[in-house]
Amino acid sequence: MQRRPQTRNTHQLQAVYQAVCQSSSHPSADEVYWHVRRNLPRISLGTVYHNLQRLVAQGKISVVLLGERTARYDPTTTAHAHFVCQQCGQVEDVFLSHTLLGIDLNVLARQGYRITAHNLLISGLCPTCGGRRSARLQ
Amino acid sequence: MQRRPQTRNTHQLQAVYQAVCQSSSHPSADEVYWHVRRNLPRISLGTVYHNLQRLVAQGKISVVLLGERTARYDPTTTAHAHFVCQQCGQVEDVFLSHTLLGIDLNVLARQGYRITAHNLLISGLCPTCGGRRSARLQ
DNA sequence: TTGCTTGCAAATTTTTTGCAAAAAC
DNA sequence: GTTTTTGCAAAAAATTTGCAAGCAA
Repeated sequence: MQRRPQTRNTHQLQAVYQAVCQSSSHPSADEVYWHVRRNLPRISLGTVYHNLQRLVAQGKISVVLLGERTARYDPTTTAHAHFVCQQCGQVEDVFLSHTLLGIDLNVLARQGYRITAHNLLISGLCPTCGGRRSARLQ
Repeated sequence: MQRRPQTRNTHQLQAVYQAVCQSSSHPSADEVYWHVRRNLPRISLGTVYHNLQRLVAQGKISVVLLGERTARYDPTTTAHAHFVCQQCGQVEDVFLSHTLLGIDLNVLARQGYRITAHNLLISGLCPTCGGRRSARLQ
């Protein structure tokens, strides 16, 4: 019942992985594609998608959905939340104390649910875009 | 600076709203479309999308993204989390004590962020699909 | 050599857009 | 009567799939 790794260490796979790791902006598949093309000009977008899926399946990267239609990829696989600024669109990792959230998730577990993952998306204005000052913006 | 409501109360708008409210499964636009078609056979999918956007803009329904490519619509607009069963795909509303989460969000606010919304998505196995029993499933 | 992986292109899926006709107010 | 809304179809955006050729092991 053991999963075959079935992963060949191709140049394309390495390049896709490094592109996600080097980016600090939670890149989309297309952004990874254009980044990788600088070193591997013949890589195709389909290959990028394939390798991103492979890396997600291996647990090396994670995929996050931030309220857009496009999936974004994240080299950080430990549990954390994401903040998206509604003005500049920037995405930031947020590390909250998950003990607090864990208390609530335990309530679900006691009801018979098995929790395997959770994603928290926070929207608002970052400090640069006027978060503090325009607190009454609505 | 006041926003014109500019909303005409058409049959299509009412039908779309009722379809979302009557469904307990967080329907996608396409599911709303097929439901509404039973009463309004000539409605188009584009009209369904238009009216869903209108209802979201009015705050009558909310849109949730649950890790799929398709957006889902929710008649519950108060803050709550969503549980998605990885096996049967069922979506359930989860009402956690947001005071706990609020404590952590206050940390962000103190750093200059302005929080306007947050979405929490929880994945796992529901009790029916073996949540409690297969706790060691991986 | 074996068969996973690539590149290319076409197909799919989901959502948006343009526009004339219909409906609401 | 005027302006929004509809229905239809085409376009756009994002991702998946099929397949012959290439490459890793």
